[in-house]
Amino acid sequence: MLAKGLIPDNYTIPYVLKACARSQALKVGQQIHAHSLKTALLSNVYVFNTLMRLYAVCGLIKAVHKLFHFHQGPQRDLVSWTTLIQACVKMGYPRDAILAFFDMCQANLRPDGMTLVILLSACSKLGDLTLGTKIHRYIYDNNLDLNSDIYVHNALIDMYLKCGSTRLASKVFDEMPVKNVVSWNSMIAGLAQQGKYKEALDVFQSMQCVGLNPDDITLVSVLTACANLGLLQLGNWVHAYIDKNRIRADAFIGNALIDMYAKCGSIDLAFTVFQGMKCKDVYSYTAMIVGLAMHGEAERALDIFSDMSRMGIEPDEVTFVGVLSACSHAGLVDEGRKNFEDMSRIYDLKPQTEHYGCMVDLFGRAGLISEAVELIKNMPIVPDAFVWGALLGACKIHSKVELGEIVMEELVRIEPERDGAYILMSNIYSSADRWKDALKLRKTMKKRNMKKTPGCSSIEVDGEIHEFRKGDDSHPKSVEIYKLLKEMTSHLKNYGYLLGTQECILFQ
DNA sequence: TTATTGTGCG
Repeated sequence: MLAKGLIPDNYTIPYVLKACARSQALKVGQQIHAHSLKTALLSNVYVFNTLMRLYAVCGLIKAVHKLFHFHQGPQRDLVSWTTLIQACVKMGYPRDAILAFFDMCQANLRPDGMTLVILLSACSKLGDLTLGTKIHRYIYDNNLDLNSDIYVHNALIDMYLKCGSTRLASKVFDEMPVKNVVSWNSMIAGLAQQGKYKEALDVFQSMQCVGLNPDDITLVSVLTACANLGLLQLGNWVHAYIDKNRIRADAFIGNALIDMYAKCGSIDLAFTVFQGMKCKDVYSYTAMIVGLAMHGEAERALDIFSDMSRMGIEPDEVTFVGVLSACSHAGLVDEGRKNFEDMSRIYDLKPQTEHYGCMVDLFGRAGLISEAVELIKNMPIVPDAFVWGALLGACKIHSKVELGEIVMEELVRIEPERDGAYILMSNIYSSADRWKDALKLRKTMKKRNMKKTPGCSSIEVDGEIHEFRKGDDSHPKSVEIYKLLKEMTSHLKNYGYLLGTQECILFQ
């Protein structure tokens, strides 16, 4: 059209810009922008909005702001504002999105369903329950049109769960007149992200009871729940379901499968999925590295890490948690030290407390206590409970009573309500034969009304989850189970296995 | 012309 010397008009341009946004053809958009400056095109609000949208999808947040605030454009309408707010959220500036919304109200415009959905997603990202609740009230007071109802309700469910209120999310969910797959997904994903895996699976079961089929997004969350509960059978079922029903098996599904198999003990199946994936991303590599590290296969984990850089995939902070914990468990001190240094030197990633925790753990296990202490002293960020906890663990292994006492005080100061530091310290006293001190500490705990969190484990047999706690006799077969445990213990003792203070939990 | 849900962490 341009080659024929024809000038596109107000009606043509938005379509072209929309196509540009779909294919991220920024160059064409910029040409149109330049052309519009010479003509009066940008005074058309459609042209203005679609151009803003193009910049937004191309990630040019500054260009969006510039166009919106400084261009002598048309009267900006609700869509212009909504596009601006959406751009802020998508680029990771939810606070700016909320501020833009206040500006919009100042300009006497009222939000519609779409604006509210985007605002609620900004609240989700901020974890701001107060603001989210205010928006909910606004929706309630203004009786929004029913067409956007399901979207708004779904966004409310997501907001409440991400802001930590399962109760309010469930209330919205239960009272919704019509639910779609996104409503169910929002519930299941939100619960799983809160670590409420069992509840997430209960919702998944209800979803199937009402006859709604799960999609790929549902199954990613279900796999996360399986991974963290160790439900290999359900995980296997999901994998078969994906194959049988031709569920879109993208990177999300592949990554969730790797994690599920690894956490459920099938590291070989995790590796098979990993190898079969055409498009591996940073999540795929990280899940595989973390999985191998958990299984004590540090060398293989480090091999995968090398493959990763060979394939040109940039590791991130989480990848390094996996790499460093692999080194730590395998006692690869030099390898760990090197990777810790490479993190900032090569990859420009600032070590976080997690990484310092791994390094303290690495030095501590290897008996390099003074190096661990030096590292903490020179930390540019404030050490948290994980870092101190790793050092206290090292004190336990190497019977460092005096240092342990100092570290325990730090831990109690940071998290006074938790019992872990007391328990670990009392075990340090016990293993140093200082029973009186151990007893004194237990008494302090009692005085402060702290109870020891009972040791807990669970297994899945024929799809049913069996939970066990220390001293628990609620299981129908508990008499037989304890009898078997006793037999196993005596067999182990015959092989020279001695129970440490930490390991008695199940057998007391 | 604008919208909601998903993967890896000691």
